[in-house]
This record gives sequence, structure tokens and C-alpha cells, in this order.
Amino acid sequence: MPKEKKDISMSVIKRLPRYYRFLGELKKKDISRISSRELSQMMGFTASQIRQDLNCFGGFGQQGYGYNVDQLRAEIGSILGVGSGFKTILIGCGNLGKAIASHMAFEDRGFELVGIFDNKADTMQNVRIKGISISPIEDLEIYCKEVEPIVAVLCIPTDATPDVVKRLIDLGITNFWNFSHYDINSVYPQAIVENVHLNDSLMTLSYQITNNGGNK
Amino acid sequence: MPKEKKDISMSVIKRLPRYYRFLGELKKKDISRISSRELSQMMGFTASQIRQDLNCFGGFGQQGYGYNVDQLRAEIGSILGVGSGFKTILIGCGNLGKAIASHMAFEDRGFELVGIFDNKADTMQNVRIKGISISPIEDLEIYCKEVEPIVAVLCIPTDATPDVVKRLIDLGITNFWNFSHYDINSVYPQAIVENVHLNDSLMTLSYQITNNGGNK
DNA sequence: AACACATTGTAAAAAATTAAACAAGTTGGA
DNA sequence: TCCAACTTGTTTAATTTTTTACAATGTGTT
Repeated sequence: MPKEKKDISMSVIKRLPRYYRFLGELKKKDISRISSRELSQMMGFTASQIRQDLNCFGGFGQQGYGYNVDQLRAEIGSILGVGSGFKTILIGCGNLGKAIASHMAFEDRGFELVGIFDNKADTMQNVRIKGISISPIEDLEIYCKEVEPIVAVLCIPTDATPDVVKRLIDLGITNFWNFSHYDINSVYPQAIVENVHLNDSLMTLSYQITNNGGNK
Repeated sequence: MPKEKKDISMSVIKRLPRYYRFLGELKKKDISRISSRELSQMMGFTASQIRQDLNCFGGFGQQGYGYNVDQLRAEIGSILGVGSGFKTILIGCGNLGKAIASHMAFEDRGFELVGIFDNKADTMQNVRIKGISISPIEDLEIYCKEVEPIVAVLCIPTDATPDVVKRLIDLGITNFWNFSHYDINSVYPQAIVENVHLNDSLMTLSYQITNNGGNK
């Protein structure tokens, strides 16, 4: 039974998916038992950090033994909400949106992709992604009132984002996976937003190449 | 003239692209002067943090005045290596690779996309992305010896990555923008790697939705 | 059953990051 | 010219994150 879930820091939360992934790999290899030390060698964290991270949610391990891979993976999966099946729509079916829609295994990670929207849907009448056709953005309101998705993936240009977000918020959608640079939280502090800033990531790489040999 | 570039923490570096972006927006609006306080309100950092971050690289501001937008943007751009034109190849032209190749403005961020490779290039003979045709992965060695790219963008499945990375390292390419889950640094500690883990990001969102109302 | 060994959970220390505070210098108006 | 209002660069303090250390406990072998 998990401990209080309050006051878990973002640093810890961001490491959880990595734990989940590595535990999945162990499971594939039919390894049923692992110690924090062994895990630390695989993952590149310290053993201590692993123990402390896991202990935020409860004592999943056993002294002298370690952790049971299956059980631990299930616990972390449950903490992460894998299997929730959040109904999700994706908006903006350009190159990036198309790639995200077809590439991501939403289903394996707690999301169910139910609709895809684009402002040029009329030019995509033959396109199907994972069996989903592309709806015109005008249909957003009708569709959402009917289907009641709770998550939106935003693959639209930054300047189109404020308007779309407003419409989504008005429809009661407050959870966003945001690939644009529009800062949703500064306008809607209550929204839950996970940003993916590919440009920033690329520039960080540029910094590291430019200033090679420096720091880590 | 920049200060010593040693010992700049990753926390600071990861904020630099954001500064660069906001300064670009100010420039577009023909705002030529900005104080750390005004910038903090726009960006959601504290003014103190902004001053401290910028001061890692040199005293770009002026007491009683603030910062000159153009100058500061140019300084940060130079620190980030914007304009370097690193020759870059992209490997893996599936949905994601295609999207990254066509969507990202590499040129605006210090990179020059020069080649695209895929193991099914024969089925893509008519495809051109930004004027670049898709080469078979077999041609990697010949191509790289000729063109001498120094950065590789990896949009291939995780299990195909170790082999490709080995070939690239052998060719002297040590800078990677890595969309797979293969941990390059654990095998090649000298490589400069920027990872983009979309799955992890999505699961972080799942956590936040699941444990709503909790922490930030 | 007993014991050497392994391993966790947690407390305490260290390190890193962020925020607050302020002296020193600049601006712009009277 | 002088002065009040600003704003930086930097020092100091607070907070957060990571590491170290170890007591408590279970394992597995003899």
C-alpha cells in the first residue's frame, strides 16, 4: 500500500519512467529479483538514490533479498497510471503530429488515442492513423462533448496554440502534452502540462558540442 | 568577453535556449532593452536567477539600465553555438525520423542537415526531405568519409541503435541527438549525447494526471 | 538452529541549486 | 549639477537534491 503521495519531488517523478522501463527489460529476461546495487549498475544511478526514490512510495523491497522485479514494476506502473486509458486527442497532424500519432505506443502508457484533428483535414480525407481519420478542427466542440477526452496532445505551431488551448479548457480538458512553445501554465495555472521542447533540446546539444570537454 | 566557461551547471545550460527564445521574441517586438525583473515576469523565473545565470558567462547588463536585447541574444546565441553549422546526418526515416527531418529548423540552431539514412531506402526512392534523398544505411561509411558530418540524429528503434552507434563512433562521429532508449554514454563515455525520451515524458504526464492536485 | 552475509529503509551529512539581500553604479529628470 | 529611482553583480542564506553511513532485518548455507 503506497505511502502518502504528497511532496514527491519532480526530480523523483522524472526518474520513475526509467525505472519502469528497466524493470520491463529485466522481466523480459526472466530475471525475477534485483538489488538496488545491481539496478544501479544497469541504470547509472546510485544504489542509494534508487532505494530512496522507491521508498517515497512504500517499502517495496526486502532486506537481505532485494526487490521482486514483477511486483516492483507493477507498483511503479500503478503509481505512473499505466493502464488508466486516458482518452486522448491529438491536434495538429503535420509532420510532427503524424509522427507522434503513429509512432507513440499510447496504449502501453495509460493513454487511448481516440481522435485526431487538423485545420486542413479536408486535404487528408484518405489518411488513417491507427485506424483514426483526421477530423476538421471545427468539429472539436461537438466531438469532445460526445466522446469526452481528457488529454490533448498539441502538435500545432506556437502561434495557433493559445486559441486551441482556450477552446480545450472551455471544454473541460486540462491535461496537455505540449510540443509547442506556448506556456499554458502561465495563462491556466490549474492545467497539468508536460512540455516537450525539441528545439531547446537541440540547442543544449549545440552548447555541449561547442563547449566540448567542459562539464557534464 | 565571456568568463571561464568551466563549471557551468547543467541546470543553467538547460535554461539558455529558453532565454534565447524569449530574447528573440522581444527582438521581434522591437524591444531593445529589458531588465531582469521584466524578463522574470515573462519567463517565470526569478529575477535573481536570471541575473545569476547570465553572470556565469559575463556581465552583460548595466546597472540602472538592464540588458540590451540584441546584444544579450547575440551573446547567448554565441554561447549556444547557434550559427556553427555542424554537419548533421539523420538515421532512421520512419514516422519519427521523417517528422524530425522535416519539422526541425536545424539551420536556425547551429546544425546543417546534410544526409538522411534508412535501412529501407530502396522503398523511398522518390522521397525528398528538404531536398535530401534517403540513402541506404549501407552507404554510411562511404558517405561519412566523403562528407565528414560530426553529429548524428538517431531516430531508429532501440534495438538497432547499438550497431549503428558503433559504426558512427568508428567513423569519428561522437555527437548524438538520440531518440532511442539506448544509453550511449554507458558504452562510450566520451560521446556527447542529448537524449529525447518521449515515452518518459508521456509517462510523467500520466503520473501528474493520476496523482492530480499533488505537487508541482 | 545458528551464523556469516547481503540488503533494505532511513537518518544524517554533503553538495548543488535557488532565492534573498544589498552595495555599487547608472539613468534621467528637475 | 544633483538626487531619487532603478538595476546589476555578487555575497549570503535557504532550500532542495544527492550521497554517505549504518542499524535493523532477512537469507541461505552448514
